[in-house]
Amino acid sequence: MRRSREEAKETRRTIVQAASRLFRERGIAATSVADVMGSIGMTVGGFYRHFESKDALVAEAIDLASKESAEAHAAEAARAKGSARGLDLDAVLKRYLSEVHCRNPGRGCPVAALCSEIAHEPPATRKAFTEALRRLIDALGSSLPEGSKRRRDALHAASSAVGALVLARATSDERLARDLLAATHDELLRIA
Amino acid sequence: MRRSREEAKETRRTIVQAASRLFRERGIAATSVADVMGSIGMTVGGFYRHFESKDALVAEAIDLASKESAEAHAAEAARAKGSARGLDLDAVLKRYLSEVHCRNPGRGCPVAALCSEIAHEPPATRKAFTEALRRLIDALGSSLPEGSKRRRDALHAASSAVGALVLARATSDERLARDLLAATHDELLRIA
DNA sequence: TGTACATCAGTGAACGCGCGTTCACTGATGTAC
DNA sequence: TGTACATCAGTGAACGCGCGTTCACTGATGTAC
Repeated sequence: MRRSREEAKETRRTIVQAASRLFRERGIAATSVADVMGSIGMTVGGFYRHFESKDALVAEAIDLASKESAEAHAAEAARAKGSARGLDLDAVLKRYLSEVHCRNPGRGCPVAALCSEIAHEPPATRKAFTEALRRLIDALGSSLPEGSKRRRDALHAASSAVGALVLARATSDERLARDLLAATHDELLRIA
Repeated sequence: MRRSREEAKETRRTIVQAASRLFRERGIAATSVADVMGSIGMTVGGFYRHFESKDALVAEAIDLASKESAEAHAAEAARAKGSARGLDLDAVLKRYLSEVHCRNPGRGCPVAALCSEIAHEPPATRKAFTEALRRLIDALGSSLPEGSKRRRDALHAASSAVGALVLARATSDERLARDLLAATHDELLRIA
């Protein structure tokens, strides 16, 4: 039964949102198109009215996750505008390297959730990922002191933060996971 | 046709070696048992004479890759024993964050190659990964100055190095890849 | 040391299963007059 | 504004395919006497 154009657009949005969560939670390869459609109470067939392929959905899902993260960060920064130098690094790192973020990849940073899987994806997906990475670097950079070292520090901070989060999620030793997050938080603060 | 016990053990070793390379190159999910067996000129059926399941192979493959990396690092350290403070961090980082390592995941660090995929693997695989991560942290730690900060620095160095390498491999922007590796190299040296 | 037989490493086809994608179909929506 | 028809969002079954695993089979190896 046909739906109105508006309803269809809403369906499309819902698919991307669900995919964005599931890909981050379970990985791209481990999430099927049927999983995504099933999670929003629909059947697989309808999927191809909205997307050319699973790959196309993956790229859009990464894009949405990244933009949502960037917007949340921007909102946080706007709220902290009153203070001396905008949103301080401590607050940003506390959130990024938190146990909550570590335990909820589905609502967290797509760069950390998908990083090692991305190397095996087609170019369009890698491009969307690269844009997401750029946004993460910019977000971290905006909390660092201005100067010639700023970009270098931002690149390193992104590497550290992503690395710590990914390794904390991967390890089966909870103590080691906590230590990785804490050590990286402390060390990055010390640098800035 | 039956082979001698010695030949069989050799076959087993060859399977683990091939798997260890392929899993790091293409990822675990994207590498089939048939791929592994085919790469050493054998058929799938024989696989189950040696391993209970693909998962069992994955754990052993990670273990082998990690131990080979640790041995290579130990050999390098032994060679540099004459110098002031053993193998210096600069040499270790230059190799880990090199373009060669970045371009050849199949012969490189299993922690960096598999990190975000590991979160979705069964406990035995995650345990093997955790041991590999510990070896990496120890290797980096042994090139850091002694003192109360040593463990914290080693944890952070591991996060940074793995993060930089993984992101450099994931991004489709070669310039950004180089910058991530260089920034992390410089910053980690500055700390120590 | 030689012989008869059990073992088992490796082959190659088959198993059931879930994947991404396609397709005939349904019926509400959108359009043309 | 009302009617007739084309469109197309979503359904659910089917497609071919590759996956991990199993199995009957082969024939060289290992063992027992």
